[in-house]
Amino acid sequence: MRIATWNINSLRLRLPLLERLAAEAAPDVLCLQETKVVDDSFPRAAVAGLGYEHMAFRGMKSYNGVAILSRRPIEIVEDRKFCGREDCRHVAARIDGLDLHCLYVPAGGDEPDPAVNDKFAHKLDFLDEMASWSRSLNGGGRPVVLAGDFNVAPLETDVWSHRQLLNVVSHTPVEVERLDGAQAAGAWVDAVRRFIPPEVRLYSWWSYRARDWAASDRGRRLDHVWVSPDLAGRLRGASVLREARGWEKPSDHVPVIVDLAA
DNA sequence: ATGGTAGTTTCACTA
Repeated sequence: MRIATWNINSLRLRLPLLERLAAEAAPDVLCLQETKVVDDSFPRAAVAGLGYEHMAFRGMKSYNGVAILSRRPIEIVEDRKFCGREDCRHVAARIDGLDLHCLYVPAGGDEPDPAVNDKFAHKLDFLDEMASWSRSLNGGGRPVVLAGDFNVAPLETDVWSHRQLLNVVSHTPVEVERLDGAQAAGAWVDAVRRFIPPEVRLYSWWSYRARDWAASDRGRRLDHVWVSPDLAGRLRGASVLREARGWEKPSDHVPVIVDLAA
C-alpha cells in the first residue's frame, strides 16, 4: 500500500496537480490538508475520476480542511474535535484493516510565546492532546498510521538552518519537545527517517515568499508519516516529492510518500 | 530588521 500525505493548499484550485500526482506516483491512499472546501462543495466526481472512489472529508469555509482519498473501500470514518474546536483538522479512515489518521496541526502564528500569541498556545495544546490521544490509539492490536502536516520540523536537518530558526515558529525547542512527546507517547515510528537517515537534510515545505525557492532552498520538513511499531516491519520505502514544488501553480508543501508491504 | 507570496471570506485574515 502506497500512502501519500500532502498539504495541497486548496483542493479545488489544485485538482490538475492531484491528477499529476496520481499519474506519476500512483498512491493508493492520499491524506490531504488545507483542502479549503466545505463538504457540500467537495469535488467528489473529479476525485473519483482519478480512481479515488472512496473518500472521507471534513471541510469548512476558507480555512483548514482534511480529506482521505482511497482506491480501496473505506470501512469506518471518524473525526476528533481537537482542543474542543470544530476546525476540521482531523479525519480518520479504516482501509484494509489499517487505521489511517489525517492531521493538520495548527501553524501557530508568528510569535513563539503562548502568553501573548493565542495561536501558538493552541498549537502547543494541540500537540499535547496528540500525545494523550495517540497513546490510547496504540496497543489495540490494529496497525495505525498518523500522517499529515504537523507544522513542526523536529530535527536539526529538518530545517535549512537550525541556528537561525531556533526562535522561529515550527522549529522552537518548546514545539519540538511537544512533538517528540507525542511521538514517544505512542512509540510512533518516523517512517520517512527510516529510509532517509537523520544526517541527511530533508524538507517538505518551501515558503512562497522566496524569490527562487530552489536556489535559496530554505525549506523545512513539516509533513510527517508515523506508523505504529507493529507496522515498522512492513515499511518498504519512503520519499519526498521535491519536484512537485516546481509544478505549475504549486502548493508550498510537497507530497510525502510511504510504501507498506501488503 | 524587514519584507517577501499565495489563497480565500478581501481592502483582512491565515499560512
